[in-house]
Parts: sequence; structure tokens; C-alpha cells
Amino acid sequence: MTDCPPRLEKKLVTRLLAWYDQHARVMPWRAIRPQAPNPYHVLLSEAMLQQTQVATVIDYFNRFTEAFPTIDDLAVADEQQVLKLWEGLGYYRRARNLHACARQIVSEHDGVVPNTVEQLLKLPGIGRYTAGAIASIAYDVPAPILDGNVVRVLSRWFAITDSTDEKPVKEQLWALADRLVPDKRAGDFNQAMMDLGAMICTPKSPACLTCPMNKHCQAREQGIEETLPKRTPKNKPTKVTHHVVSIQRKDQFLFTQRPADGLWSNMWQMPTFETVSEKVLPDQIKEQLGLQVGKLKQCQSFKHQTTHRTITFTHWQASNVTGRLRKNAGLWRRLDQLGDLPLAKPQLKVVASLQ
DNA sequence: AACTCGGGGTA
DNA sequence: TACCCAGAGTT
Repeated sequence: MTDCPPRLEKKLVTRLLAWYDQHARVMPWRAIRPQAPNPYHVLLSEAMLQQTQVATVIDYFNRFTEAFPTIDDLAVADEQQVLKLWEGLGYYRRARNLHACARQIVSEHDGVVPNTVEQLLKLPGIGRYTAGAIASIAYDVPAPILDGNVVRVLSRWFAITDSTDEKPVKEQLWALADRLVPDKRAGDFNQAMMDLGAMICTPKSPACLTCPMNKHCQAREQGIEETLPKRTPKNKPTKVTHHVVSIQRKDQFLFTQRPADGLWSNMWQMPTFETVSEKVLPDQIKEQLGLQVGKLKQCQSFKHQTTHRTITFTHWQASNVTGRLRKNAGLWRRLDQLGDLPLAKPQLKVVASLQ
């Protein structure tokens, strides 16, 4: 454990808060002091911000609060409506967790976002980071947080050279965050850590010259700030092919819903067949949809990157389609009437190419 | 501890 | 490209 006398820590906190008062980023879910934060807005933003950059989230946040001004509005909404508003943001499980979360808060907490880490942790999609973030930002509870920004800042301040992906190192970082978070202005402190990580203590070329903490940074002292945090290398994504088949009847196309688990769960798509040879596409279509296709003409092909896969999407257009669609196997829709079907990015791309 | 789950920004 | 981003849940 890195040695760190309490006196130094207080000085760090004070300096950082002073910097935050001058340089805090403006975000729609951040309350302008002395206004109190809206806990529902904090919950919403934190759900969206998991593994997602602030700039990407802002438009989604504004659309959500317009569609669902209160947590009760979100709770009574249809899950498909929530997913539709989340369309394009990725990690769609978050949307379903958020929705379940709102329902649970309404039914079990009288519609009030809980103010303790312990209670927050019981809600779906809320882990150690998000519980600490909501408790501290919405209610000023002195709870620590540890996200990508804080990992970077702390690993540099304390020159932690072991891989921050290892569990004992993670625990060390949580302990440091816990020791640093002040009793007063805990939310501001946590947000200051993240703002510092986003604006000054960046992954590459950190702005140490203008950093308010540069005299208290052990990594800078040793000239190793750019090498931290150290991470364990990740496996390369595997390459797969997905065949998307557009099946048209008059002015309508066939759409199917994906299963409730796995990639893009509960989202919609044009019939898509994964990791199969194109030769068996007609058989698959017959088997799963009950439709007989006469011809398949290949259209565009494009790549889509997810965390663990590089997916080549190949678009096929079916013609001379006969037979009757298997019951509950899908929906026929005009392409200008997809307002209630949530589609992931690659499917949106296929739809766009047909318009 | 290892694996899954998206999509975009950045150098 | 490669890495990173206000991580959580399952196995």
C-alpha cells in the first residue's frame, strides 16, 4: 500500500475542489449551485454514462427527460419505448436495467431514489461505481467512486505501476478513493476527479503543466505519468459474418425480434443469420420463417465493431418470396413506420440503404 | 478471474 | 490501428 499521510490528502482535496469551482464542465444533469441536484436526473445520466463519453450522452439525456420528465413517467413507460429512445447508444442492457430500476424505485421506495449505497446496490444495473456516484452527487453522501478517470488519476498521483485490472490493485484504488472522499462536498469531489481525468489527466499527453495537482503527483515526479495506468492487454475481437436478408411484400419489409438475452437483446432486425454459410440461407429462412425465397441478390457489405467481435454484415435482397409467415415470427412494416421498433446501428444502416 | 455487452472519440 | 470511455452482471 502506498504511504499517504492524512495531512497531504486534505490538501489534495482542497486544491482539487478549488480547481473544480473554476473549471467544472457544464452538463445538463449537473445542478447549478445552490440548486439541489435532481436525483432522477443523476440516476438517468449515470446509467447512460457507463462506458460512454459525456459528449455522446447529452442528446440522449435531453430526449429522455423530455419524454419521461419524472421517474414515474419512466416507470409506466413501455420497455420498447425506452429501448427506442436508447437506440444508437449501445449496451442496451443498461436501458432495460434503468427501466426496471425506475419501476423498483416507484414500487419499493415510493418513487424516491434511495440515498444509501447499500440500497442503491440492490437496484438492477447499479454496481459499486454507480451507487457511489448517485449517493455522493445526488445526496452528498461521502461515498467513493472508481471509474476509468479516477483509476487514471489515482494511479498517477500514487505511482501505482501494477496492472489496474488486477483485483488487489483495484481494491487498493477503492481504498484510496475512500480515504480521499471528503465528508462535505463529496459529490463535487468525485466529479472533480472525473473532470480532471477527462480534461487534464488524460490518457495520452496529460496537461501536467496546467494541472492543479502537479506538485502532488508521484508519477510526474518520476516522469512515468504517460505509462500509467498499466493495463492487462485484451484479447482481439473474433471475426464473424452476419447475413441480413431483406424480405419485401408490396411496400412492407419483414422484421424479427432478437431473443431476450445476448447481443442486442429484445431489439428488432431484418431477419439475420449468424455464423452460417450463405448457401444455407434459403433453408434457414424456410425453417425459421416459413417462407420460400426464389432468389437472393447480394447488396452492400460492411463491417461493424463490438467489444468482442468484428462483424461483417452482408445484406441480401430476397425476391420471389412465397409462403405464409410462421405465426409470431415477425412483423411486416413500411420503412417509414419503424418509430416503435428499436434497431441497433447495423440494422439502421441496412434500412437506410433501402430508402 | 474471465467473459459478455455497443458504439463513438481520439492519437 | 489501438486504446479509452462516469461499468455491471454472469459464469
